[in-house]
Amino acid sequence: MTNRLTKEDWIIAGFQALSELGPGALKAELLARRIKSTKGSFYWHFKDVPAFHAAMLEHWKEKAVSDIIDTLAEIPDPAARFRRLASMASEAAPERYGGFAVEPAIRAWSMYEPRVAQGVAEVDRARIAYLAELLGACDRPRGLALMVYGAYVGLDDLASRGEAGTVEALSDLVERILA
Amino acid sequence: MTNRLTKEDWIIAGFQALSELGPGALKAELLARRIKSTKGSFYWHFKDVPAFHAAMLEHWKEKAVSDIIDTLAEIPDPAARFRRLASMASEAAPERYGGFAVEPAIRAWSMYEPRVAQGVAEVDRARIAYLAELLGACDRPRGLALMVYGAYVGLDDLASRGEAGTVEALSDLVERILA
DNA sequence: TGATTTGCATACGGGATCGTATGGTTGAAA
DNA sequence: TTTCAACCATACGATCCCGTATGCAAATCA
Repeated sequence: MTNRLTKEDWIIAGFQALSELGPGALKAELLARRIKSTKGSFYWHFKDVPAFHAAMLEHWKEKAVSDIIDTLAEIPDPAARFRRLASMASEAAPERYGGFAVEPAIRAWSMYEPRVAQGVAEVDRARIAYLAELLGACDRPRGLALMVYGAYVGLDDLASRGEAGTVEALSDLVERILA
Repeated sequence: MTNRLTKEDWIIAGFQALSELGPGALKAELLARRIKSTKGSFYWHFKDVPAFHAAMLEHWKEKAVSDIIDTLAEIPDPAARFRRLASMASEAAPERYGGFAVEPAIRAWSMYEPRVAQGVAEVDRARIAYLAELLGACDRPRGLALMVYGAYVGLDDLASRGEAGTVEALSDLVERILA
C-alpha cells in the first residue's frame, strides 16, 4: 500500500472535518475512519488528542496573519491594500483547509478549548493592529479597525451559513470608509 | 426536598452551561451533576438528548426576534429605534440565559447540529428583514441591513472573547449610517 | 540481501455517556 | 387519609472514545 500519511495530512484532514462536521469531529478514531486509516497512525504522529489539537492550532496561527500581510506587502497604495484585504476575506482560506468556512469553525471550536480561544484572541489582536495601521495609512481613524474586523468576522459567519451578499456588504463598508 | 425541577429549569441550565462551557456541556449526566439532580429527572422531562436540544432551540427562537421587535415597537422615531437597537445588542440576552455570551455560544453550537444551524439561519433572516425595514424607515438603503447585522454578529463574538470597545464600534457604525 | 527504522493495523482495558428499567417520594385531589 | 399521578434516584447494559501494547509491513540503507 502506498497510503503513507504525514503529520500534515492529519492536520489538513482535521480542518476539513472541522469545517464540515464541527469540533466534535476532531477525534482520533473518527478522523481515522474518515481518511481510511487507523488510530495506530494517529498515535504514531501525535502523542495524544490534545497534542493534535495544538498542532492544528499552531498550523493555523502561522498562516492566519502572515499570509494576509505577505500578500498585501506587494501593493504600494494603502487604499488599494485596504480594498484587496476586503476581497481576500471572501477567498480567504485555501481549499485544503476546508474552504471559507474554516474560520467560523475555528471560532466555534474555541468555545470548547481555552487554548484555542487564546490562539484566536492572539490572531484577532494581530489582525486588528494591522488593520489600524492600514487605516492610518489611508488617513482614516485607526479606531475603525475594530468595526471593520467585527464586520468581517460576522459576515464570514453568515457566509458560512449560506447567506448571500456578504462579500458585497464588506466591500461596501470599505468603500464607505474610503469615501 | 423542595427541589422539584421544571422543563424550563433544565433549559435555562442548558443555556448557562452552553455559555460557560460550550456545546460539549449539553449532555444529560453532565447537566444533572451541574444542577445537582440526576438523569432520572432529565429523562422524565425530555424524551432524549436531541429532544432537549430541540426544546432549547425552540425556546431561543421564540425570544430571539420577538423580544427585540416588541421592545422597539414602543419607540415612534425610526432613528431612535435604530439607536436603541444598537444599544440592545450589548445588553442583549437576559442574565438567566447566560449573559451576553449566549449568542456566540449558540452559533458555535450550530456547527454541531444541523437543526440548530437551521434555527439560527431563520432567526438571522428575520432579523435582517426587520433591520432592512428599519433602515428604510430611516430613509437609508435597506441593503445596509446585512452589513449592520454582520457587524453585530462579529462584534458580539469579539465581545464574548473580552475584546474592549465593541459596543462603541457598533454604535459608531450606526451613527455613520444615520449621519 | 539482511538489518534497522519508519509507519500502520489490531486488540485490549478504562472511562464517560447514552437510554431503559424499576422502585422510591412527594404533593394534591378525592 | 388514602390514592394516584408527577417527579426523582439508582442501577444496568450498550456504545463510543481514549491511550497503550504489540506485532506486521514498507522503506531505507549497509
